[in-house]
Amino acid sequence: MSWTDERIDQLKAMWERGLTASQIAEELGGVSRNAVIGKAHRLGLQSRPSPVKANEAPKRAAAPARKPTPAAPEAETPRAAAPVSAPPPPPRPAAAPAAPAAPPAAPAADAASDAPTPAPQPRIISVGPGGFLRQGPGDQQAPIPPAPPRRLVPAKPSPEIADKTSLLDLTERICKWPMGHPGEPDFHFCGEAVNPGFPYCVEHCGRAYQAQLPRGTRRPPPPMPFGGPRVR
DNA sequence: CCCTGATTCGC
DNA sequence: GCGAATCAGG
Repeated sequence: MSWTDERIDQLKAMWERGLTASQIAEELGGVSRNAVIGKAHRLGLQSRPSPVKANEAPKRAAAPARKPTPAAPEAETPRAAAPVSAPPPPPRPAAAPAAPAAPPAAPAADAASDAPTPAPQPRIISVGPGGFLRQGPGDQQAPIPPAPPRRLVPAKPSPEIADKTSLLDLTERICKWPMGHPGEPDFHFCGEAVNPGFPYCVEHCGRAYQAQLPRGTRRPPPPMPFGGPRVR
């Protein structure tokens, strides 16, 4: 597979959406996780919190990766020997700007009665003639919430049956033994960890792979996948 | 073990 | 430019 404009666009979109390199690679198909990361960097899509990037002092100290250059390891570049003043971490706005406004929680006027925390009372706001939210004079709420410029992308996490392993969940090491009948609402896959080297878990490998029996030996056929032929 | 992204470097 | 191999942190 090559990096066509279209695939690059998809990569960019997913990368910016926060999908992991693995997910993106799986989505695009034909490329590895490394390919995705490599491409992303070449595109200048860097950043994104790396699990291994928390600290950033050592500069050049460790990580000669491959090719230790056995000849002259003394070619160091002692520059930037600054006493390490951890530079401000890259801004990480995280996600979900949900639940921003802290209820003003009327303080003073309380008194007397109990129920000191009527907090979970939703603010009453009116809707103006254009659909905008009208605010009271005292409201300091920003009229324009984060308004995510997010580009709309087809939702991948499809509304699947709870806890069931769907087709989209299958990976190299998840048992692909079908449970139920394809097309039915509760059709899913086993989902157990596979027996290494096989597409099924140990239990289902036992079903999928039968020892060759001596001729003449007949035994009741094991139940087929999908629970056997449909009975209608 | 699994995962993650970063980096290097032969091709 | 590409991506496998490797590193390194969670």
